[in-house]
Amino acid sequence: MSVTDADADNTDAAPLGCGPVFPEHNYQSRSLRKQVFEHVRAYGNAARIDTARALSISAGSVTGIAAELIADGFLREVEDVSRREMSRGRPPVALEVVADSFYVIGINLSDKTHSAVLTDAIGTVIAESKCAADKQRGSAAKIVADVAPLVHDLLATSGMTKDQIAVMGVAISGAVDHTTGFVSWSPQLAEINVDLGKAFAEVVDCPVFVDNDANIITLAELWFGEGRAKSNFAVVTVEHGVGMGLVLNNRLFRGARGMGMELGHTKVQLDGALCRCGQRGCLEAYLADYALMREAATALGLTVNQTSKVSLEVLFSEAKQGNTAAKAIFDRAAKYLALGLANIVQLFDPALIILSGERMRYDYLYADDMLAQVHRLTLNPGSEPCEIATHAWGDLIWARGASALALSAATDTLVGSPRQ
Amino acid sequence: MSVTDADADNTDAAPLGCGPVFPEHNYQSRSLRKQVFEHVRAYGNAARIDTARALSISAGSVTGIAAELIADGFLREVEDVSRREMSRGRPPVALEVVADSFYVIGINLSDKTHSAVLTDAIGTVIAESKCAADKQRGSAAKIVADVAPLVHDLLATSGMTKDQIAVMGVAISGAVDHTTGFVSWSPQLAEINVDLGKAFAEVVDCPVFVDNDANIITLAELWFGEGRAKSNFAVVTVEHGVGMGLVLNNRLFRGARGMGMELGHTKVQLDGALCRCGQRGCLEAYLADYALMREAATALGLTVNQTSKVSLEVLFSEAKQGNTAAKAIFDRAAKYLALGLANIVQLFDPALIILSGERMRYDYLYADDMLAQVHRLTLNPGSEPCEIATHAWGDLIWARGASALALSAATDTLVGSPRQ
DNA sequence: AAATTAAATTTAGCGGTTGAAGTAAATATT
DNA sequence: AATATTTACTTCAACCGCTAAATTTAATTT
Repeated sequence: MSVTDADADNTDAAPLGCGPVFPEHNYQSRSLRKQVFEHVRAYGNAARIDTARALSISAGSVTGIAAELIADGFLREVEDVSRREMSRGRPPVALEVVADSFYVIGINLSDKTHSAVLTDAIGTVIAESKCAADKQRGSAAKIVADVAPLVHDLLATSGMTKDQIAVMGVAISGAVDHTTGFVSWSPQLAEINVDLGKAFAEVVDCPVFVDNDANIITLAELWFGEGRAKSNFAVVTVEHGVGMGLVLNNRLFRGARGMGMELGHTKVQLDGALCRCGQRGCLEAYLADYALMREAATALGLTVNQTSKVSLEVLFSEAKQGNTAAKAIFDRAAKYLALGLANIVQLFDPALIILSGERMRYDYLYADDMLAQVHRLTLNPGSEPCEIATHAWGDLIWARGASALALSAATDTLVGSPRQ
Repeated sequence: MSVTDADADNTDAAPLGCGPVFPEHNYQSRSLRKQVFEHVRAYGNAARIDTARALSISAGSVTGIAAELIADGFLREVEDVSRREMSRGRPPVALEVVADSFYVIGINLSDKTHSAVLTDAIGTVIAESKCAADKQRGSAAKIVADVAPLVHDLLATSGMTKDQIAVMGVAISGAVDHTTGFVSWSPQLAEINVDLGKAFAEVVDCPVFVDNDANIITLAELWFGEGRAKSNFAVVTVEHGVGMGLVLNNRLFRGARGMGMELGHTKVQLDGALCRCGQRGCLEAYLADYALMREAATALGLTVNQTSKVSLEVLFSEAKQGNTAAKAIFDRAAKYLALGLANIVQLFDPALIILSGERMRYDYLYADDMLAQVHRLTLNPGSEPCEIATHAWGDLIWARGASALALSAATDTLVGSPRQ
């Protein structure tokens, strides 16, 4: 009998470093070179012998590969560091990723603010920059023109030149084909079927990768967040819409045909609330900003004209202060959120669901009560019950997620191939 | 909507043979030996050169590997066969799997009938056997005792001995850990946490693999059905419960923690109909046998005491004959089925959903109207809209699925390793 | 019969990896 | 202080899986 997949979920805390932490035994045939690099990166630093044992490869291989990676400037030996408890024998020499071996840029496009970060090879943010975004849909050309100054700003601040940037990652909401960089539809874009990757390629002299916001925030959790130490988990974000990302075997899963998973438009009610997609009963129609706001207008006599942001704040504080109608709005939203999360648990059985994004401070929605409802709606916890964590990031998280997309692409091209 | 009947054939572009059809370029590093074998099996027969081209490997490799596999008795050259249109040059020599190189047994446990099939290495059923099952939960020991005669019957009928059986596969509904053969819960078993694999290992002298019914029927579609030619598709079965299986990259996906996907207990209504799991609003509570029957009692004055099967038939014919109440029952079920399928499309975006099982002849549920509802409930079909097929198998399908589980395990152990 | 075409086989060689032997650098023992 | 012991790292021959190219085989065409 084969005792192979599905079992190993590294439940322990995430090690130093950044990037997904792969379990001991790695089934996919990634080249050893890349595996060694990724192991060192994931653990911050690691001795050759530890790397060999973790990857179940021979010490000789690690020596050779490490020498190659050092020669190529991607790794270096750590000078000293406090070593683990002194034992006999030759002390191990730790390796670490050379932080400035390459740099990447991550960009987030939204309807409020475009933001950009420049990070080094280990994900440290070197520079950041933002600008206000057009409220309405704009052309891709306009957006590229708006964002170009941000890139120049990043370069200026960090004293870097275009050619030091290995890859750029771009996050945008909508339907994105990450393999091609084609955006077939986005709430931010006036056009449909835009080759956004190509459009942005004019700003920098490097490959550009594009993905949608749900995948991007999932990558952020996988690279920098709580998901790093888990082999599989789901990420749910509630903002203008309801997004979802799923990590299986330390890898972002983008659905059968690579276009991501539309949790927001799963139906939770026959003939339910009207969704902006034109249908009824979508989860989004009970949770998203606009779903709360249109009821707020009724309940509090506010006009929907006020900007969504300000009004949501008002609604929230009203609920906090005991306004029954306002509270009822959040209560119903919480109920449906619990239902949506329970459905994820039933279908995927992840070890962890992370509620992530900027909106997580509306703790009315994300309170213990809601979590309890999820577990009440979930069937027999065959294994451990699904852990649910909320993660309120700063507003740079999307851009950082985009930089993670860029980092993984850069790793593939730079480190993956034996020289170049 | 294509309704193929019985275990007939694979209408689509699926080639001869059985087993998943892997796309040209295969990323997973399965040993070439196994890849060659699986290619020949999938296509019924294939010349060395065609195999080499399909797998993007050198002709020399195929020659060597084929020689090995022939020496080991797993492949042989096809004597003549009508070759493709005569062309110049040395004619290709087709290879085929030696059907009697090994045999497997597949067993299905249910609350009505236990069934068993013995198939050869290319999935042809050599012998079959059935017996009545206990209506109530029984002990694992009792079930094994009931099923042991079936196995002996298979061996007697086919004139085979225990040691010719390479692997046995067992299908049972409930929560099964396929890696260990542990059944943590099943509607058929009186005990919980039963090592069913071990229990059945006493009946035969070979490894035993166990999986739940939803996964088993998905394997049946992947090996013998319409799914063979698709890289990813979903299978939904409606019987006592609502089951779901998902194939991603030609491989059965069993959820993040390997315990399968509980579509039947995803919630489609807050505080909805009562489910036998004790919660409200589960999809199953609108679709399963018992869900229809409890309404039938109200609508038609039937008692629930009658066996589920007979009553459902009555209910169905009543609906067919224009009984409004009966029709209303099927109508609502169809609505919720459409909703459930739409949710699958939103989350996984499979190219194909197969509605599979014995119940598919209630075409009231599976009519074009229902399919139209699915598409109405589905958002922007970014790619091709999801095809939905219904597949009414004979009652042996579950046992055949179990044999597919056994076949793939046998392939791994026998063919996967270079000799043994 | 000779030329042509295509499939199958043979074989030299290459690259990634291991295993074992050898070297280096520390602590423990005497 | 000298030696033994332990552990990490390095070196290198050997191996395995695979490929590319040359060769052989078996058919058709001329």
